[in-house]
Amino acid sequence: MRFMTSLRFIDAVAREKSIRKAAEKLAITSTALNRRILQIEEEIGQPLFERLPSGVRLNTAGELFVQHIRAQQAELARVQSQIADLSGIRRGHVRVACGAETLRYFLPDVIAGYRAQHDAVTFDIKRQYGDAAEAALESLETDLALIFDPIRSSDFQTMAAARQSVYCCMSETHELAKLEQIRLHHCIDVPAILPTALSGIRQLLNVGLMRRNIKFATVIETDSQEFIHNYLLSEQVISFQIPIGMPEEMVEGSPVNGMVARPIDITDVPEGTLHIGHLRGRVLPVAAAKFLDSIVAALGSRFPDQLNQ
Amino acid sequence: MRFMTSLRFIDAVAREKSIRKAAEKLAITSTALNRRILQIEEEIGQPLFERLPSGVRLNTAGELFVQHIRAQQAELARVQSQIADLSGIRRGHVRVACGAETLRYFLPDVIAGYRAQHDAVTFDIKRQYGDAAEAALESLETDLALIFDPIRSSDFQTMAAARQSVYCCMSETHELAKLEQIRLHHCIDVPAILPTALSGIRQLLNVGLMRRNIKFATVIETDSQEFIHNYLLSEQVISFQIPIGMPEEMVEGSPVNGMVARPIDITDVPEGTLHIGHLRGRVLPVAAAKFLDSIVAALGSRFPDQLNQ
DNA sequence: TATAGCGATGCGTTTTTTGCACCAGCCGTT
DNA sequence: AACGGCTGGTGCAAAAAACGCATCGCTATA
Repeated sequence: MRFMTSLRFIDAVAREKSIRKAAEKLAITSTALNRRILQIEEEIGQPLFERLPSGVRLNTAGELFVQHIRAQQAELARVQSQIADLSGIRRGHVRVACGAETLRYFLPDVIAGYRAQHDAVTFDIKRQYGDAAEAALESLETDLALIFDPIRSSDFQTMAAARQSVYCCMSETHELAKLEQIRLHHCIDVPAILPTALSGIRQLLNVGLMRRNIKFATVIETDSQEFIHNYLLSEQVISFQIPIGMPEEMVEGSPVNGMVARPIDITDVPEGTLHIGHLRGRVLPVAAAKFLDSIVAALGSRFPDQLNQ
Repeated sequence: MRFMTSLRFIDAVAREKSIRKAAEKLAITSTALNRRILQIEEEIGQPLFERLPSGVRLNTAGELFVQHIRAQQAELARVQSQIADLSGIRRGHVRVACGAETLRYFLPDVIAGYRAQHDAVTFDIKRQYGDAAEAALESLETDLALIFDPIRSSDFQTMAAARQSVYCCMSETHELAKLEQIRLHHCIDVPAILPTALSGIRQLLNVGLMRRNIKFATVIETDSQEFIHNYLLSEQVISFQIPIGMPEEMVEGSPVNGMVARPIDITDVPEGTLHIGHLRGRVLPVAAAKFLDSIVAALGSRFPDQLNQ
């Protein structure tokens, strides 16, 4: 989109906080970029950036203008998607921010199902914790977010939600696997591998641990679910997961690849809520809106009882 | 605004429905304009215009895109206004659509008062009947509208309203001037000069005439209030006006420049409502928003009892 | 059939944008 | 204090884009 270049450039400089760095990313020389910015500042009638010895920074006017640029870009994407839509081919690009829980089984399934019908739609999946996901929605960097977490911003519009209780995962040979339901006091001093403190699961666990004044024997703390998953097979440790992050058979108690899941008593660890939604007041591009419908439907069919709204 | 030229050009072509005519208005050659359009169509991936032997016409995609362009232009204006605002100087441009009634005394007063405080704000005042004014709001050609008329579109957001009853205006030497209040039957066969059928006043009159099955002796029908005003002094005819279109002393019954106004019984001719507002959901530029406040305040001080909302 | 109006296109010219080399200022290190 | 490394800004020539002119093919109208 030719007529957007200058605006994209300004956005890039705002993000990089440096003309030279932005120029490198944009594959042009810094002088060309510099002049484009000077030119637009002249047209606006005011500088948009403060010049610091270490780079540039948006001033108030620039803040307003960049906000406008981003809104404008999102709007253009929406219109383009709408135009592409009416030619029959559902074309488009959907940007999703989600936690690690939905990344393993749920999202791949939904996306594969969606792309089977609309193969001209491309995706950008970004793993982000709740706060970051909300920020990404607000800066229009992402269209949809799946957040298992308390929602902090009132600008988040939930389109579907599912309550999820925490399960304890381990090798099927683990001692605790014999129990039907796990209580937190069973886990005292049991070696555990935990997600980072930013994760929604961890926050729910903390509530239980605080309440019962219990501590795990935390062996490893990591933000990689992949790592947790693999490590469970190598050592007799426990970890934690929510239903959407597991195959259905596993949730029902059957072992999958040598691992089993057992529910934790919800009097010990409270349920959390998985929120699916977008920025309040934003009109999504056609592709994103349709994909959102898919997610909501998939969530509804997998968790028919627990679906709010 | 350099980066808007291509978009402005497309808007112009859409309005003119002809590349050559638009090119003339834009002071470039038709070939240059044509190529810009071809280029953007290529970037979009689809044609935006249908080529007819007599010119061009927007297709569905073009309709969507032009709508986006106009929204985008309005947004840019708003952001620019906001940026100018924070530098202290309240700069900006306000576009108002209004009927003839408010054009005579009310708007000049309000605008003069506003410009006395903010002389960097410029105005564009367009006289338009209700339908046209609403259309102008929707195509973002205008920011505010003052409509004395039934509001047709649900996209019109009324910010203030005042009920206005119809008065009969005439030379102070006219026979009917002796009456304190006019009934429609007094006017039978009295030579009258009327606004066109599009005017709100005329529509209210028609209601009364239909109801009582009365006809005026319509001497002249014109859309020029200026003409009506001048003609009243030259011949013994009656005409009609609402309070906001008259000086206050005249509304109270005193003669002004040899003319008087007498209220018409509202059982004969119903009251109408003057609506002041903007396009629903639109965020106005700073200047327009502040000016709207001024209008609302002025209306409130002039018609304290009749103000809704 | 002739004509006038429309959008599209080839080509030479003008305007704009870009890249290179270089400057001035600031900062932390030597 | 001097240096090197970083920043944004500028003069100038080359590259690229936009433009205007002349002209084509087409259609509706007279």
